[in-house]
Amino acid sequence: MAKNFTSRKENYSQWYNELVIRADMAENSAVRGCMVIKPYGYAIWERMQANLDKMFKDTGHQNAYFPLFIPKSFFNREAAHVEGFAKECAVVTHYRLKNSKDGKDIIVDDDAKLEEELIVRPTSETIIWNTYKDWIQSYRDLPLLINQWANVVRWEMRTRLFLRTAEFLWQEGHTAHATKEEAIEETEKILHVYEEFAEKWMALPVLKGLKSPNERFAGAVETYCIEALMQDGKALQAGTSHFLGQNFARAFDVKFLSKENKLEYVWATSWGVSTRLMGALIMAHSDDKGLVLPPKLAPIQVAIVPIYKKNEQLEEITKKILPIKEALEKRGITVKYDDRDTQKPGWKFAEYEFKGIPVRLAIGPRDLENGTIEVARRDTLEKEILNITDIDIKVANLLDAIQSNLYEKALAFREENTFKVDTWSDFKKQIEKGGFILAHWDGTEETEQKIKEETKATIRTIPLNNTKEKGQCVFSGKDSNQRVVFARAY
RNA sequence: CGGGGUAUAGCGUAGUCCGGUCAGCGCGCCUGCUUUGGGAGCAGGAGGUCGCAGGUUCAAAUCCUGCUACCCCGACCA
Repeated sequence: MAKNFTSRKENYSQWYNELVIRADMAENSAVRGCMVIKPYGYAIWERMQANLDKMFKDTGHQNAYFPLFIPKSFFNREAAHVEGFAKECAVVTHYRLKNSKDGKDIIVDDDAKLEEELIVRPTSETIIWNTYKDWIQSYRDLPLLINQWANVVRWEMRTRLFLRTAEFLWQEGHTAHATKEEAIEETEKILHVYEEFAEKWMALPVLKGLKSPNERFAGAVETYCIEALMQDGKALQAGTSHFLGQNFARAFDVKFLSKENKLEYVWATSWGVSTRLMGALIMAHSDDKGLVLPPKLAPIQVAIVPIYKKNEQLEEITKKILPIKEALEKRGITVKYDDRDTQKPGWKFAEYEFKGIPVRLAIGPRDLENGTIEVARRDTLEKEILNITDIDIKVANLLDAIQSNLYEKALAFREENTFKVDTWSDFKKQIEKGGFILAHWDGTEETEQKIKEETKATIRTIPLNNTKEKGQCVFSGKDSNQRVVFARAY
């Protein structure tokens, strides 16, 4: 058992906070609400980035980079959009510092006031659409499929490492299309990319669906999302894809000449996932012994620990291990051979366990004699002694097995914690216990708002391809033709 | 941003009510020897302007004021 580590049952949010720090993923910085992502945490993020980036490129997108700063005037072009972000924007007002009169301090130089304030981007729609205006003239310029990897700032009052920080890293895709249908198709295509990434790489099952008007992105016509269930029964929005209609095209006057020689506004989408995925990854699989990582995203997939008394023994073990390490690496597996003499084997075991390394191999004098090796898997904590022959194949298979086991486990958890509820009293009871609640909703914002006020639960998503069934709204009793997904959320 | 709590060595903490050998303990760190199949043992050692800034007092970790950060609850938010 990990020493002095809060269990999930004791205090879930403390468990999460301690885990992030102790697994060496991130820490709070000197700047309020902003985190330092440490090398181990960043390595996981880099793996996410690399895979997502490939998926974006495979679907025809290109990367570009737009400025961190956005002129204030851009913001009030799209009314809903301003309203959505105005309250959490950092604003740059000056461009120079100077020494104070007594020379003891550095102060803002009042003479260096910006004519127009700059907003640190909370998202980039405005600067990007202002730019697209010049890039798009003809239907031949469409579709325009751009993604950028960037940091954004949203001045949050209450922050938590990875889940909600004032500055975070993300990717934001911004595309322009000639037709509404094509833009919607793009929005859904990206949603599918997100779903595939979550399920295949993060081993995280997600619900795909639409947001209710209350939860929709400011400026979007329709917001699609993938929604995951965490181990404490709370929902977490893992990614969003927005159909923006012609809202930004109108606001920034982005028109193109169609084949029919008609001047038309373009149709837009935007979509993003952020370092919040790190929080989802952590909370989906980890346990009371620390982090559990799916092999496909683990920076180190296999750790090898030698057990020895004398230096000659270590040399012997190393001779045995290096070919194994090479064979594993040939299969694309990342391996760390930990031959440090400064830590003892038991210490290393505990360390790799806490950091969620999927597979640990240990080899000592007994194994040398018997031609065996100890194989331990992080997800189930099982250990077995295997014959060393073809160990690379066995480990590769084990990594695959761990990857799918984590997914299956998370899926089973979600299924066990998804409930159909038909009465208001059952709804209130169930929401206290957590999980996804499938209930009828009359489709009005008022009802959603009231449910939120009384239970803190929101509509997480209206699933795509939802089963249609007649019923009565769980709150108002009015007619409804489908169930939607309610939960308390991060 | 409102309410509550916390801040003492790298980490975790005792001491704060009742000012005066109170700056102590555990882990970690350094040196040496013995150890090494689940967080090693012994011996020696280094490390702290008690969050920051003021104030009260002969004397402040301890009392007062302000500030900052973190945690919990709420509001806001994706």
